[in-house]
Amino acid sequence: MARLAPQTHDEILAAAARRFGVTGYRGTSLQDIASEVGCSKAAVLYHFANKEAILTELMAPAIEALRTLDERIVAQPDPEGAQRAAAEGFVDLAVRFRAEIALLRGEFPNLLQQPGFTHIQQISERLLDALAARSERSSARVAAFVLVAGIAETCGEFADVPDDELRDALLALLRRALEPAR
Amino acid sequence: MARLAPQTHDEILAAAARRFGVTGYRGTSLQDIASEVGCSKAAVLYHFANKEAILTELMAPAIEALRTLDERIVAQPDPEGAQRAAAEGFVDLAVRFRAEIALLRGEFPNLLQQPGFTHIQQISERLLDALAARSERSSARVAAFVLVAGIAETCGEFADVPDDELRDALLALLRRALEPAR
DNA sequence: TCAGCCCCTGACCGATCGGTCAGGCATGCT
DNA sequence: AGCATGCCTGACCGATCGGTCAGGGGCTGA
Repeated sequence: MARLAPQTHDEILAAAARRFGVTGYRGTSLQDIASEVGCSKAAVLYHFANKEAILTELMAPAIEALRTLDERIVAQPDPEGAQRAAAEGFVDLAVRFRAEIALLRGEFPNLLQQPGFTHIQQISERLLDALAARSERSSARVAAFVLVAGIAETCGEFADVPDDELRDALLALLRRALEPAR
Repeated sequence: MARLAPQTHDEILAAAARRFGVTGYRGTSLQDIASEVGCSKAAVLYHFANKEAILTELMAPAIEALRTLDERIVAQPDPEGAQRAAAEGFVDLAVRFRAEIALLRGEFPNLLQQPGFTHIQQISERLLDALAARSERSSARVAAFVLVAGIAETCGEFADVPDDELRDALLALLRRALEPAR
């Protein structure tokens, strides 16, 4: 079953995204992906160094966007500006990349601890700090965490809701839920 | 290394809870649990029919509490009452059983789809419906989902925050974030 | 025509998984 | 003394995992 074109690389990516979205990263085997593509498991590993390389290539655009958001937040001098930038930026990012987020399927905590994702964890901490308006109060920190974790978990779920409707709903929620800085 | 007492059953439960909390259910092997207890893997399977039986026994009290909460919510005639009962009941439940919730470590979606947990999914849907004040508007449904998923993910994280402080923070957040029924 | 490269295959590897099984060693009842 | 029962062990099972490897077909440029 020889494949004609070098587009196999992209087909593997698409197949992996589909499978990860259903059974999660850990719950998807290289054989699953190969079967979905219609090639051998060895072919998958010809195009990608290993299983993790598929995931990192799949998540690369989202991670890059997260990094630029981080820079924008850090550049904000006052807590109010940082909170607003974090809220709007994070919602925009969550909606734009909800397909990518969805395919992690609640494996965030486990994946974040893996080597190569540690800097993501630092970015998330700064994001939480900004959403809490740089407050130390536990109520602000708890609220920020609930909202970030909840939004991340939510975006993949409401696939039937159009982008702008989802974005409006999330922004309105954040406006209501976030405590003002003080 | 013969073990003297039948307390091994409870030691296995405690060890499993510890390991599940760190590496998750799927990420913890029966051998891991056995090593933590200091017995053989076969001993673990002498006390429990299989791996899932350990998890279900660990989660039994939390599931029972969730079921009674569901009954209380369903009994509420009007949306406002259902929303209030759901909010207060869910926060209380999340804080009381945060240790149990923590050891699922974001494996909620995967575990809920497993047979034997399907009725939990129905309960969660009713909980979401109540929190959205039985509204069909996507903004209300999205907000309810964010809050439920976020709170579930949060509770295990803030182990250093005392129970009542966490409960107050979550209740205040829900009061701000939930749209009134209409 | 032929060498060389790209793309891919099937066979195979060691490791680990959840789970089974026969047997052994205490303890306690008859 | 003899026997049953409860608790536990090491050895083993088939399945599956991520990953490796030698080789083979087809295309291309010399």
